[in-house]
Amino acid sequence: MPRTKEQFKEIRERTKQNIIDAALKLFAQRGYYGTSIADIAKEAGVSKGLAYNYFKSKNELAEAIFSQLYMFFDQYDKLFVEVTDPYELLELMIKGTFKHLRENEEFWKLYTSFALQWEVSDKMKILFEEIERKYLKKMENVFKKIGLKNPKAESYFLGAMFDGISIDYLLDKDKYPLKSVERLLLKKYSKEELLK
Amino acid sequence: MPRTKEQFKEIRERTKQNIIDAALKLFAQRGYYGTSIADIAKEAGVSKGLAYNYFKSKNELAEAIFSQLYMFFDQYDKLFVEVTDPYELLELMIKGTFKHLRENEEFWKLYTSFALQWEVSDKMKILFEEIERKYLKKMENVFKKIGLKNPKAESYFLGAMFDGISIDYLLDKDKYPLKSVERLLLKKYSKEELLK
Amino acid sequence: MPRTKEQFKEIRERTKQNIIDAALKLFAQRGYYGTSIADIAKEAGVSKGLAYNYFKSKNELAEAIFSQLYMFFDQYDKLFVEVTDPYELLELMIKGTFKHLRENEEFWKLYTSFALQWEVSDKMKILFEEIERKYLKKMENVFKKIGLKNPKAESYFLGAMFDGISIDYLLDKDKYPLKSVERLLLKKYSKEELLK
Amino acid sequence: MPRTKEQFKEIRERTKQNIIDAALKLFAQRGYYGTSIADIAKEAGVSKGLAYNYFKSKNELAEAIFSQLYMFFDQYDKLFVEVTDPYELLELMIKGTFKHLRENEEFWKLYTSFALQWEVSDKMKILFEEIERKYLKKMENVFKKIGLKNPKAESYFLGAMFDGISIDYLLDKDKYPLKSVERLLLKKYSKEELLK
DNA sequence: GATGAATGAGTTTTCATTCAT
DNA sequence: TATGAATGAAAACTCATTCAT
Repeated sequence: MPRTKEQFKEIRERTKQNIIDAALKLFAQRGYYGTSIADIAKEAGVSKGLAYNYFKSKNELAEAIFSQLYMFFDQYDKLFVEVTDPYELLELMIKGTFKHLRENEEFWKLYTSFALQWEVSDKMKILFEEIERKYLKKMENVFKKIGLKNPKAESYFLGAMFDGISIDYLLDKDKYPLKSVERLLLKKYSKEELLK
Repeated sequence: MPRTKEQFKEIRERTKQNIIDAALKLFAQRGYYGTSIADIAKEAGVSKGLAYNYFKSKNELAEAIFSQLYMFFDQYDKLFVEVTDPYELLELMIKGTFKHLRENEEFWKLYTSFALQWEVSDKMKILFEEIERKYLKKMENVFKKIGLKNPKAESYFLGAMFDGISIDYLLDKDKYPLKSVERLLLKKYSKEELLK
Repeated sequence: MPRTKEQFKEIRERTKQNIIDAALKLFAQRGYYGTSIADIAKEAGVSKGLAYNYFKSKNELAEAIFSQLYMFFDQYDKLFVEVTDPYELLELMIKGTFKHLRENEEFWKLYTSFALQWEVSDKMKILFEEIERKYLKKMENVFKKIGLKNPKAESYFLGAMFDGISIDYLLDKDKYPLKSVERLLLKKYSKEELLK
Repeated sequence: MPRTKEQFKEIRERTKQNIIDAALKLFAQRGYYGTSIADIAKEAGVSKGLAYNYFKSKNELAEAIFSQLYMFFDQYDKLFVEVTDPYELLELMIKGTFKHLRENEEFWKLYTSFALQWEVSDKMKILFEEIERKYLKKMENVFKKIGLKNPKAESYFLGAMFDGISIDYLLDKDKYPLKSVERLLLKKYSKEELLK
């Protein structure tokens, strides 16, 4: 009995995701340039040829991964829609970011590494800037609502905070006092503190 | 008649620095992997062979550059050695960092890119961690003097701040409101604010 | 439809042997250092890249060849097992060695050249010593059986004989009186002579 | 006071020998291809440029060394010119060869290695063959005098003996029973044995 | 769709040799 | 004469990508 179209499609999807997962893992571990297509294919349990069947080039594979990383941020959008209290929103964002950072180290390692390796792909750079811009804008609105003096600078400020903490943490996970930094951040962005 | 030892030494030093400068520029522009020794040699106006006369490998060249970057921090250190007032010290550090960031974009771009490309060299990773540790310690002492509740977390916090701002700025220099972020940071770490 | 595992294996083996043969020929002709991977690839009718697909380095290729040469000696083992009469054994060994020398000049040229170029590979040196040791031991036993005074020295003696003759012959094949040297050797190691 | 011509000449000779000695040592240790001109110059305590002042190329330097090795055989020759008794001559030659082998390992190592690395220089090959021929001739005469059946084959035989023993000894000096092999050889070529 | 052999352009690296001083 | 910086050509090696099956 031949497989139905659906089945074929599903197999394709699974294999593709397989390759992406393998690539994500290895890129995060050894960096983009330190990982060969052969490595990825082996890790994914497919042939090199098949990998090229799904992705036109190594670069395109990286972009596909980045797009997936990119999609992660969509969940934040919901937050911004559903939560109206700016203080609560801030708290949720901070907690959410730290939680995700802790639970998806590989994701973040790759994300920051891609963001910094601007020479890999212009497309990524653009996506990255888009994310930044979008969230900076939203946070700016939050700070405006709260009534801070310089909401734009404040948003860049909090963004830098997140980026800096992620990077520092990922560079030396064992020694980083992530918990107490999180607590401090929550305190600094708590209602009481902000209203002082 | 051969040149004197001094003359040879001078030639060596000039040429070496020449190559380092070329490499720094190109690495910052195109990344470590995106830059070949041939590119560097051409930029420096020397032959490929000569580059290898000075650096045993591409990797060692990168490490030499990183060591120079590293040395900057040592000198930076000394600037503040006589300042005892913690508030003043904080102000100087913040201003100094922003000033340097603005004036040495290439330097910072490379520094962060190396720091993130941990697969290039273990040696760099170690140096990088050393720098971080030193600065964190110094900042922790400042915050202790000031009497903040959690000086350690505060130091990691400010460190992340610096790292995050640098990165975000370097990723999109034209749009980044560096000046107003600097002002905000100075305000947040001013005596009045800290004593609240 | 992809080839079967068997097909791939066969292709691999054929190509590998192809490369080994080309390398053996060129190494014997021009020496290890006088032969480049490009030369070998061209001789084998494959690309440089493919050579590296089969052998991690030029050195490893040389070792693979040496291992194959090394296997040649296994045939002698049979001789030692099957032939019990020591005089007959000696005769067979001498005849066998001369025959092989005549018929596989390339093999021996390479073998001796590798044995002497100890700087190429420690692994080869070890293999070479292993061969020597093994046969010296076996010959020692033969001479013991015959009842010679100093079987150990006699075995080193005959070994040196073989090595010396091979080398001298290979250095100047046209002029070397290989046939009459063989006859003389056979006579010296004949029953009558040994029993005198 | 300027140096006299004689002095200059002497300095030149000394420096040249210096370089030759350094090269001989390193070639013997690491092989011809494993030794760079830079290595040799450093070992000799001169500059690379100066080495080229004395030898037009690396190859020519090797040939100069080989010529010196070659000259040794000439002098060796003269030692026996007055000995007319063939049995005594044989004994002296054997003893002399073993003595020299023991006392000048480096010399022999290089000599055999050069002899085998025929790709380095045709000139060396010619010299080498000349040496061989001469010795073979001399030994042939000795065996003729003694009245052996096949003096030519006997001479090639003893020549192979010497070559084989040297090589085997040099490949594994520590384990080689050089002394007892020498004794055996002396016995085999003693008057009593030869007259049997 | 699937495989992995094969390619080739590009990269790092080496080193004998030259040359300005 | 003497130096060692500088060259350049050739070598080893890598790997993304293609292709026959």
